[in-house]
Amino acid sequence: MSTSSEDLRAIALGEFATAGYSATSLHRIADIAGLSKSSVLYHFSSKEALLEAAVAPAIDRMEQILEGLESNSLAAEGRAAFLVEFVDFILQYRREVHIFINQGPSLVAVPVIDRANDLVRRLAAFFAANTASLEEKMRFGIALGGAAYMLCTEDSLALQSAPLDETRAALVAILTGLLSPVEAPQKTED
Amino acid sequence: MSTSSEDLRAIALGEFATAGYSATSLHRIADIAGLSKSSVLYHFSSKEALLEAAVAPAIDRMEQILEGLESNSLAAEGRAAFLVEFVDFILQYRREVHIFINQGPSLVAVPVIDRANDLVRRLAAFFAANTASLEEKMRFGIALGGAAYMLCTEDSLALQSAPLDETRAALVAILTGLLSPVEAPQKTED
DNA sequence: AACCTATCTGACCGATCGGTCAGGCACTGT
DNA sequence: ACAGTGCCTGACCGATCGGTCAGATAGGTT
Repeated sequence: MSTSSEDLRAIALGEFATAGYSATSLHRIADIAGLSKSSVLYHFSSKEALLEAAVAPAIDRMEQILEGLESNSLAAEGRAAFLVEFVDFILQYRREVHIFINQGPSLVAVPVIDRANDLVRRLAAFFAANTASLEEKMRFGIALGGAAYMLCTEDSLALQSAPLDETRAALVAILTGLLSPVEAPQKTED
Repeated sequence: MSTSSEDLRAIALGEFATAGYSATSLHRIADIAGLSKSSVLYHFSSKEALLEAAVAPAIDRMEQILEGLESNSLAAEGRAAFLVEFVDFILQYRREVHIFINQGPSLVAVPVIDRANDLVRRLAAFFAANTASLEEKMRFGIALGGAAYMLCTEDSLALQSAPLDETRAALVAILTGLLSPVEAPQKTED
């Protein structure tokens, strides 16, 4: 409820995403917030709890999207709707997604990250089940990891300060091209 | 020259890529190698030196590719040749590239990583100079980050144990689709 | 024999890590 | 005035970090 907790959550989220979880000390988070390390541990009982608070909303939303995806049919329009939903998700929670994608494998044994890893695996399994092709699986991995990377590396690349709706439209177009079932593939042999 | 040095380099490369540089202790590297921490520091004067030894070959190769790209013209066939060259590079040095891409921003102040970050920026600037479109820049970022992610997360995704040449062909096809200049863009207003 | 070098090791160091604890301070209700 | 509560703090703890150092061992050279 207090502003400090929310401030700390936001600061931690940014630092965990940019510098990495294990490379970010509680002391550093406290300094940025203008508090002492003890105060951070007053609001969050441990560093793990702070990570959990930072990424939990994104995981909940992700789980919600995935359940809807798995329960519904996979008609072409359903797939397109999912894609827009997923783009909005990744835009809203870009830092959280960046944490899952880049630090998920290294943060096993952290329960909240294990949940995220399971979700990624479920999503991958879903796509793999519908496409046995190696290239399609690779397209999925590139779309997922690439979007997470690109949206959190705007500065280092040349694409800072673009209007959100333009970014959104472009991302939908790119991911559609990457993930849509290839109806007219480059190899039309038969 | 001794096998220990090369073993340590390989172990460190794997651990730095999967667990992260700051999350990997010298003790852990020594344990995997069956040596003591002191022995690791005998072969490499510091943890940073070990990181540098692990990724330097990839950086050298990357720099070589980039110089060739910047000096040559950018005709369509030149671009296609670069893409194949780049795919082979990223396949050979996938773990090193994964380190650059995912831990580059957090490992500033490490000279060898700064070199890598500069190379990524130069590559991004090169693509940005030839394409002012936001979507093209995003495509570049997704291709770069996505390939690095996908090639190092084969296990978590569903695409383990594919023949290398199949992976190579698919990656060339995907990146070609992502990076080839859109000759018939959706916005043809003028 | 003596010597040198390469490789490896345990003991040790200061710094920093995440986390605990007792208490200070301001405010509120009684 | 008093007690309770929310927020914050410095002092402190054990563990682990990267790194140093003085040797131990082995093999090769003379």
